[in-house]
Amino acid sequence: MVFLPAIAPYCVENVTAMGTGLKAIVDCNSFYCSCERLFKPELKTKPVVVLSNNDGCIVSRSDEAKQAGVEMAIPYFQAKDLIAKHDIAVFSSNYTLYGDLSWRVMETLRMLAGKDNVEVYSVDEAFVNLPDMTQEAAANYGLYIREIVEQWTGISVSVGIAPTKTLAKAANYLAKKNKQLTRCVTAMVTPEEQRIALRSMRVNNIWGVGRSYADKLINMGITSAWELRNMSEQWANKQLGGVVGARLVKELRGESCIDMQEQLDTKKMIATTRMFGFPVNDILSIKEAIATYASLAAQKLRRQRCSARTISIFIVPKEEDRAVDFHHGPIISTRTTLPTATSVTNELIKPAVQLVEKIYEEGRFYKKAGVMLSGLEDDKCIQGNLFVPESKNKGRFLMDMMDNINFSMRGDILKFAASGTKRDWKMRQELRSPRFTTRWEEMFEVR
DNA sequence: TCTGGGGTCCTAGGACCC
DNA sequence: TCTGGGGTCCTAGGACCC
Repeated sequence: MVFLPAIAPYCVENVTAMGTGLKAIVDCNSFYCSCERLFKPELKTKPVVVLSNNDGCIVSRSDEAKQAGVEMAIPYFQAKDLIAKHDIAVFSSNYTLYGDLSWRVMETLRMLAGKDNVEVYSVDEAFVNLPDMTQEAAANYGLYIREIVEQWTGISVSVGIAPTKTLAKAANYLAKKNKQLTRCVTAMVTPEEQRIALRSMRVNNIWGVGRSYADKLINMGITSAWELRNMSEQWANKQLGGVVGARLVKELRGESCIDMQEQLDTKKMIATTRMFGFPVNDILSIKEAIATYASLAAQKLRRQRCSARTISIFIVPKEEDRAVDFHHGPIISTRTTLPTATSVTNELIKPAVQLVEKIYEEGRFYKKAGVMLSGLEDDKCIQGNLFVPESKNKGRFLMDMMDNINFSMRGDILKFAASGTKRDWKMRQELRSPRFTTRWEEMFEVR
């Protein structure tokens, strides 16, 4: 039994984001792998990887898998030899499980820091507002967060603490890079600490510097984070995409420009896109897929109590030419704007399926399709259209019923016929672990 | 043979208006 | 015959993130 230190001193009511105070980023270590291990303790010290949808790529690796030489985001089939050689445990992704554990981690952080001081940044990361403190106090607090989260949820995290989000991410990067030394926690509170840290960090590891900017910077002779920090704002504005670049440089200097976000749960765009399990060339399958994705997107839409005015669909042809870069093949898309915004599934399926006719080409094979909803409006204030009778949300009642049944069954028990019943095109997911925490029949058993 | 999915923000350029 | 300047809105596309 570990004694929990008092939380109160850190539970600050109103930490202003006015450049005062500190920011922590709390990041779960190899999150998906950690989730899988939680229910398979025998894997605790063994290499583990988790695959993306369709069992396509490797998206999470345990430290042991990294050491074995498995690279991030490479196709599964390319890693198969290495996986066999090192006896690596492989899982298909199980988003239901990860979502639930993510929620537990975030709740823990909210309890520690106060709910208004936590910004959930992704499924495995959150920013936390902290008051000003010394280098030493910050480092200690980081260790404290780490200990409590692990104790309460079983998930191990890394923590970076600094005056700005970008510096906090840098601190976190360094914490993860040398776990033995840092115990997964790094604070960069003073300018001196920041100087030492940024000098040791390559420019491509900075948050906000992706492939293309990294190449550009290195070509210009800017290789360390510290060198980038010392460039002028005007220069950054010109070279790194306008205001984004200027902001980046300021953040590296400790001037906070990226504010904490209020919980942004209403999305501006909702997408459902999938690779097919196998290349598909008949229009019927594509229509079924589009109808299915439209239903899923509509469901997400209703969950955030919004309606959509614009619906776009796209299909991606399977490239015959192997020279074409996999990620840069052509995407064929089209869109339509509805007379009024809606969240009723059949009102979205119909136009979506019609759009397929516009872009489908006979005889061609396709590998992926998707539906995107945009022009989202809050259900409370749908903009009317003079020439269309108000739908009075008649469909909405049916939708609520469907959502309720599907939710209580945890799946898509009820669906529209347009989605198809056989679904030959569905993605593969052969190695999924049980949904331990959300399905009674898949619960973890202890004998 | 087999290469994920879902987002955000920003900019440039065109259409249109007065 | 002459053909400005300033603004808004929309869209496409690039860059980034996890």
